[in-house]
Amino acid sequence: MDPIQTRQQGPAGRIIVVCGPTATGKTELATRLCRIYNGEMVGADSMQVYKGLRIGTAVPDPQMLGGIPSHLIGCLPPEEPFSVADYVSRAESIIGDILRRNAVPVVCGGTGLYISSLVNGIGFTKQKTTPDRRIELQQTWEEQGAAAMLARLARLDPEYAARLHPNDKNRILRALEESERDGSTLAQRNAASRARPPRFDALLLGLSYPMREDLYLRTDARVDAMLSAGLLEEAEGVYQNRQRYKTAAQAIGYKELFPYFAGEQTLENCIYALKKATRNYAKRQLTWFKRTQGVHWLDADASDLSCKAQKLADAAGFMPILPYG
RNA sequence: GGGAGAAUUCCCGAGUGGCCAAAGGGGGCAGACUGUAAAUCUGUUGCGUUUCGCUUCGAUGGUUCGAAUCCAUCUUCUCCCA
Repeated sequence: MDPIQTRQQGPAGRIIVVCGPTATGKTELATRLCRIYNGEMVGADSMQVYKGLRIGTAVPDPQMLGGIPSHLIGCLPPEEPFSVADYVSRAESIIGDILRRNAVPVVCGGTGLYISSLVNGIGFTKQKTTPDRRIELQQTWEEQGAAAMLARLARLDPEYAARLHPNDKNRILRALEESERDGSTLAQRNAASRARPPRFDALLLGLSYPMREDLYLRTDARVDAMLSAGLLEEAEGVYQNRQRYKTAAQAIGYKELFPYFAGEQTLENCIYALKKATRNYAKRQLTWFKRTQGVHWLDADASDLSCKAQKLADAAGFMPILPYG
């Protein structure tokens, strides 16, 4: 049995988590906290894990890190598929190592699902689903339609099916995969996960701008900065390999530019779409983190941001190795 | 200067007498989320005391039981001829 699944005891250690929507300066704050508390960065970003997507996913450059060890950033070839379950298992072992070194894991990223799953210790089944099975189900979906598939799921996992919208293809297919394989339903599994205590004792710091407008100004500006840093070139590489880069080619910053490379759309329109996608994404992140329990929200624009963060960390019992941030 | 046409809700855009607070799309806002999550999906988008009432379709006036839809005048814009 998976040790994570059978875990009954309380938190395995204390960590700091810096979360929030994109373009709020999470990396910078996390870096400072690492310096102050002898921390090591642990990425919590579904796209930054990939090598070679530096500009578009805003990977911190080595200069910014200044020697701070960082994990789960740029560590996978872009053709490799990746998922929450992969993330959680890797992150757990990395965090274990950091704690054993008596350093502080500073988890930093914008992928809410990854962060919640890590902190709460969501139990994932050991085996991955096979791509073949998914393709089969996709085909059945095409033939029989959404309503039929949802009805099929309702027979196996009525509780979960009741919560899904007929258009929610991905979730319906996933749930079918799961419940048809071993009989244990997703609804049961989710309930069991929720009942367990959190995996880590996490200080959650959430960064955002009080004014939505400011957030969007930042995301727009960031896109412009990425473009002048050479995003187009990087994106073209992704475009050329889009068939192989299954997960990576979904990243915002690349796929919006594909129509331009394909000669179907002007660059200007694609940039507009990219900015919009970034804004929408930031909003989705905000929705996720807003309902995450226990987040201490900080104004990303505040001049005393790191002081406030440090106060919270001190109060949470983290020991500074430096007198000032 | 002459002629033709157009003005619709945040934007584009349908609507040619009652079934219109007004299709559709975009954008906005809100939400969901347990192995693709930077993904995927949903709801909402004139105001209100919300199975009903009020105010909207460039402006003003008119016709009509009834007008975004018809008429007159005005304003603005586009196009064509000079």
